[in-house]
Amino acid sequence: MNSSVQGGIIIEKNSTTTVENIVSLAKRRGFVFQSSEIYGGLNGCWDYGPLGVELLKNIKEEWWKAMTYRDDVEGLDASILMHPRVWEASGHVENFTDPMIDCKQCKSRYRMDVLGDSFSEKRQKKAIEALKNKLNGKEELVNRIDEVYANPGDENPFDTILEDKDLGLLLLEELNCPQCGNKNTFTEARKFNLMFKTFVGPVEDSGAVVYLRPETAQGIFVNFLNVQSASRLKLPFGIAQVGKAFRNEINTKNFLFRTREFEQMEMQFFVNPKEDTKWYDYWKEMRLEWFKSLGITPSKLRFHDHPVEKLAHYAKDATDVEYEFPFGWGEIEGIHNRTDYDLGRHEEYSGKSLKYYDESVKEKYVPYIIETSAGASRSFMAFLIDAYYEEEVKGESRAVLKFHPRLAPIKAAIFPLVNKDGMPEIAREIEADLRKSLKVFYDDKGAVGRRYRRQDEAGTPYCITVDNQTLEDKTGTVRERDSMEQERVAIDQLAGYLLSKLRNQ
RNA sequence: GCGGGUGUAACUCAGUUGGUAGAGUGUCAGCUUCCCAAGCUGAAUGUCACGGGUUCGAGUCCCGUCACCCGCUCCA
Repeated sequence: MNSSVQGGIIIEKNSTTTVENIVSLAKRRGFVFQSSEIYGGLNGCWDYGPLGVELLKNIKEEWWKAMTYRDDVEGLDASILMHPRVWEASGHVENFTDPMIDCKQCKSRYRMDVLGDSFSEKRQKKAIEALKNKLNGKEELVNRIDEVYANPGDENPFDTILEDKDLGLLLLEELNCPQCGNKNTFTEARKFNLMFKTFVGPVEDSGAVVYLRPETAQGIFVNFLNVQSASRLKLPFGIAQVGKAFRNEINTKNFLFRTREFEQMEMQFFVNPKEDTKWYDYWKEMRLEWFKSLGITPSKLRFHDHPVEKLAHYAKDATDVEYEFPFGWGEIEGIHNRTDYDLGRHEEYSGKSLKYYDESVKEKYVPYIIETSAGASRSFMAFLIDAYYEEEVKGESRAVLKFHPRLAPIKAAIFPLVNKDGMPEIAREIEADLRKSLKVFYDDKGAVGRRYRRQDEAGTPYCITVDNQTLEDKTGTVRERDSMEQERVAIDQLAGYLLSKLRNQ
């Protein structure tokens, strides 16, 4: 029996890595390829290769089990295309836009909807007067300005005029850049909705417009009562869904972090409004624990609570679970108290009641919603980066992906130590047996040490080797990835051995 | 969207004053091999990101486009 490598002999080298290194590893080993690569790629789009699709699938499966294998959460898979009114109710048609302007002089960039805040009331007034003078003779436009000021509504009338399609540009000409002070240096505002539009049916007219969903949440909200009644659920309960979402981002960035097509793992938990804080705190803790339980380095995880003044229009409380990526801390999951905003809006826009009759208190109310919204693609990137280590073993370097075994794309590899004496035949039998329940890989190419290292780089947690002793006592060695230590296990118990390891870790 | 950088084999990179491409690693085949990237022999793989231009001739010079990385901006 050969001695196994002892844990103490492994020296972890500097494991700081860069996005470029990860992109390179991801491509080389088949985790992620650039979309449409042979045509030069498509900005911000990526394809998951053979190992990547397994990792992603495992992440989603672990999430699904954690979130729906419980008695108070049910699953759902809603259509990507939904009635366009859904997005009016959700606020996306109105709010999901980013009108931006640049100063041509100093290159400062401003969001149109907050630009007005940069000017004092006095300056605003002056600019409006100048605009009116310039409009000399165009009664219709001057009247429009007066009307806006006469009936300001919720928004500052100055902002309303800035965003007016006829008046905005003219008003901009009267303003100085808040940064460099130059006048009339702004570019035209580029305003576009972040939702992808497409058309239902072959005729591309405005009546046929639908959107690719920018979040999966709305599919859950509109099915709230369907799920509740079909599954005979009482509050509090949740609905979970995994699926693609699309946002026409201005800039894509950082590999998988900001893309236009991405996958969400969302769960909306419906609660009595009086219990919202309790459940918000509960899910916050649960979700952080989930990432830790699957092996993410705890010191690279943190909450980022949103300050009250920065909360989205629908939220009462919000926090992000952040991971420390090579480019800095980035959100991998958001937990929000969405209050009764969404269901209330859908009641308003659909005309249908979405109230819940709570027998325990004998009253009807619109539930509050606690949302947990994780990015599957972002989690994928976090799990991949976090698992990557470069180590020194007996003076040789090895690259290893220390995935949690349940996330590992390949669960076990099977090797004949040498290609003779019937070892390949036995190894093939083991492979066939394990393949019934696990994603496994057979390799008889080259020296066994090289095969171990290849599997290390794919993140395979166990390697099974058929050796001389196997021929005598029908046992094989199981080599564990991280410690590189070996254990002898009877061939007919291998499947059970591996499955129990996967279940219990 | 702005500024900077990069783009040559699967990966990391060389490639001279312009003369139609190399290395290492990896991959594949064979030999050897009883446990951690061993050795030997052999092999395959490139529209030099894409499109124009200059030139007798462009990986190399010029223009445009695309993509990725870094910074800024942004992220209802």
